[in-house]
Amino acid sequence: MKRSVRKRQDPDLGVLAARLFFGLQEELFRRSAEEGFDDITPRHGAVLAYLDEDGIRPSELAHLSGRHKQTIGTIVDELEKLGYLRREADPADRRAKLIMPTERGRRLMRYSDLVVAEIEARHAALLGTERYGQFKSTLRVIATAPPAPPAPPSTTSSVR
Amino acid sequence: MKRSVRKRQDPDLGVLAARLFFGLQEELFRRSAEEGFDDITPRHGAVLAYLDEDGIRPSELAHLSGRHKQTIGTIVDELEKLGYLRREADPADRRAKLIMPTERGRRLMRYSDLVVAEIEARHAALLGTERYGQFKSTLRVIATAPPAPPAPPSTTSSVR
DNA sequence: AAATGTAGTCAAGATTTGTGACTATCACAA
DNA sequence: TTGTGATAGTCACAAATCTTGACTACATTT
Repeated sequence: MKRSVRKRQDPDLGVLAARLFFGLQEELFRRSAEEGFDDITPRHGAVLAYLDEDGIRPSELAHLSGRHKQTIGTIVDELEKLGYLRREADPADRRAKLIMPTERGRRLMRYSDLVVAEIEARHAALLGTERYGQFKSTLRVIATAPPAPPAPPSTTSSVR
Repeated sequence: MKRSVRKRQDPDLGVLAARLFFGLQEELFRRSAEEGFDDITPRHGAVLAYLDEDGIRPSELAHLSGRHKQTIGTIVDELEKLGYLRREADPADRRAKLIMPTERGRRLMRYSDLVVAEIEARHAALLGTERYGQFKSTLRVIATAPPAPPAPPSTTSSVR
C-alpha cells in the first residue's frame, strides 16, 4: 500500500490536525469576506483571534500566537490602517501599548466567534451533542498536553 | 470576562485546532532535527508529508498540500539539493515527473511516521486506548466534513 | 490534425519573516 | 537614590516565501 494512499485512507494525527485547522481557517475567512470583512487575510488571524474589548498588549499577542513581536507589530500596523483597532497607551505601564478594537473590530470579533460557534454546532448536529462534547473536551486535553514527556531516566544516561 | 481570557480558559475549536497542529509540527521538526534531519523546515512538510516510496507527482503534492505547483517546485528543488529525493521521469506520462525519495528521504519518512505514532501512543496512554480511538475517529469525521452545508432553501430566497 | 487541457518550469514582483540594534520604562537591589 | 538588568515596543534591513503570468512539452478530445 502506497504511503500517500494510506495517508489518505487512514490519515495520522498530523494530517488530520492540518485538515481541521486549514479547513476551519478557510471557511472563517471566506465567510468573513462575504460579510464585508474582505481586507484581511489568515495572516492577520494571529492578532484578530485574540483581540479583546478590554485591550491586550502586543507582547501578549506575540506569546499567544507564537509569532515574533516584530511580526505582530506589522500586523497591528496593517489592522490599524484598515480600521480594525487602535493603539492606546497602557495606564499600568508606560512602556506598553494596549491594542483596542474599534467598532469595526468588535463587529469582526463577534462575527468570527459566531462562525466558529456555527461550525461547532454543525458538528454537534451531525454527531450528536454528547459525542461532540466528548470530542471537544478530549481535544482540549490533547491540545494542552506537554510536547514531550521528560526524558525517561536511563541507566546508560550520560549523567551517571 | 475578557475574550482573551475566555479563549484561554474555554478555547473554541479554532484555537484548539491551531494548538494541536502547531504543537505537533513543533515536536516533529524538533525531534527530526535532533535525529540529524536538521536541514529541513516546516515549509518542507508540504512535500515530506506525502512522499511515497513508489513515487508521487508534483501536481498531486500540490493538490494534497493545498499549495501552488510553483511552490512545490521550489520545495522539491531544495529537497533534491539536500538529498532527500530525486526527480525521475514518469513512464506513464512523459510530461510528468515522479518524486522518488532517496535512502535519506526514506529514513526521514520512517522517522517522522514514528514520531507521530509515538505522539498518538502518548495520548492513548494518557486517555486510554478506547477514548483516544473514539477521539481520532471523530476527528477523522470532522476533518473530512464538508466546509459548509449547501445553503438552506429559504422562502425569502432571491431565487423565487 | 486541430483544438483544448494538463504537467512542469522560468522569471519577476510583491509579500512576509527573521535579525540585530535601539529607546524608554520598569523592577529590584545595593 | 542610583545602578543594573530585564522588558515593551519600534526601526531598518536582509533573507525567505508566495503569487502571477507566461511558456514548452506532451496528452486527450473532436
